[in-house]
Amino acid sequence: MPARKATTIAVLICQNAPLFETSIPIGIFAVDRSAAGVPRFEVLPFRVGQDRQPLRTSAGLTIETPHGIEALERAGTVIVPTWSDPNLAPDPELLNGLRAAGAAGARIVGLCLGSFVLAAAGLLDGRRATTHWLCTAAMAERYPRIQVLSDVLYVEDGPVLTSAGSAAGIDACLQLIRRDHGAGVAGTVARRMVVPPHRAGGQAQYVATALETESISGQQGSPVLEAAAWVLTQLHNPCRVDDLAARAHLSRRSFDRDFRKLTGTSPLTWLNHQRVLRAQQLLENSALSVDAVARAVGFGNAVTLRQHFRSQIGVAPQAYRAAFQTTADSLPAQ
DNA sequence: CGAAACATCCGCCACT
DNA sequence: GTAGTGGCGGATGTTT
Repeated sequence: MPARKATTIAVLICQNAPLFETSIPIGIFAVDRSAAGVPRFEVLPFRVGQDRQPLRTSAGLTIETPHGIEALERAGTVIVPTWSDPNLAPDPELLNGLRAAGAAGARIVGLCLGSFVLAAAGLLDGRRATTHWLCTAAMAERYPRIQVLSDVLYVEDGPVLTSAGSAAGIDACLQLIRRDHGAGVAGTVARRMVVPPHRAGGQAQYVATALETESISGQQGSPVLEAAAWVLTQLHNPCRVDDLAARAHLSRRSFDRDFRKLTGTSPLTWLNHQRVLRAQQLLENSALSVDAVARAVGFGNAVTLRQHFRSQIGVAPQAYRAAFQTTADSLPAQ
């Protein structure tokens, strides 16, 4: 079997698909931005079945598709950018292809209603996932083994990533780049596309909730989200969950319960996640020592940072810095 | 690495 | 009866 590279990306083009969602991964990965330091991706738009007629998309536009299902045999990343109808059962050939690619180590991505295709393939069983908010209830009902989150832009759980409706697919694709090539490269792509580089608050294998400080500051929103936004401005102090609960004027039990309901994670897991995320930024953009980074993001010492960094990112902080530190323009910590 | 101290968090249940 | 709250306990996770 040929080696699968994460930069080889198969994108499903399906009959009657909305054009916008279909085009998202193409617009992000199929444009050569190597002059700006972005890796080249090999994009394989593919279709299922023997028919080679052009596919119809929304507004009657048609698309020619160069590849068939065999694209799944060598892609390191497979993206199902959308699906025409959540009630339409996908072709077994497609489901088998996705399962085989997943079993062979490919990362599988479902954007918008594309999540339903991953769900039908069983790839989301026992995992957290999301889809367009109009359809989260339907997904949760039809697939009880999936933990469907409705308040996130995207969710990464192990080797699968799903995104919420339409434009959240952009955030999810940027997350793929951020994970493989660092926040700097993802930021470059985002700037070229004139979209926010990091609309979501988290990354790595847990939940990335839409906890942007500015979007939830002010008095509206739940006390849980306000406490979460507050702690992000205080990330350098060690802070216990009890402090967050007090800040939210909730009992500890209610805080824990509300937090999980809202974000799909526990408070400490989320907080450690945010700390690692900030540490990634500091490792990339500052010259602070690993110990100083640890303290700056609220871990007591470097040992604790290393533990969490390794378990979330998969490499040690120093190794991450060596791979992703930006060259000339080191910025001070904010 | 290991060990000990400490914190988290979720099922359970009583209570409003 | 249903819905929400919060204390308790202890398995599990975190920090030192």
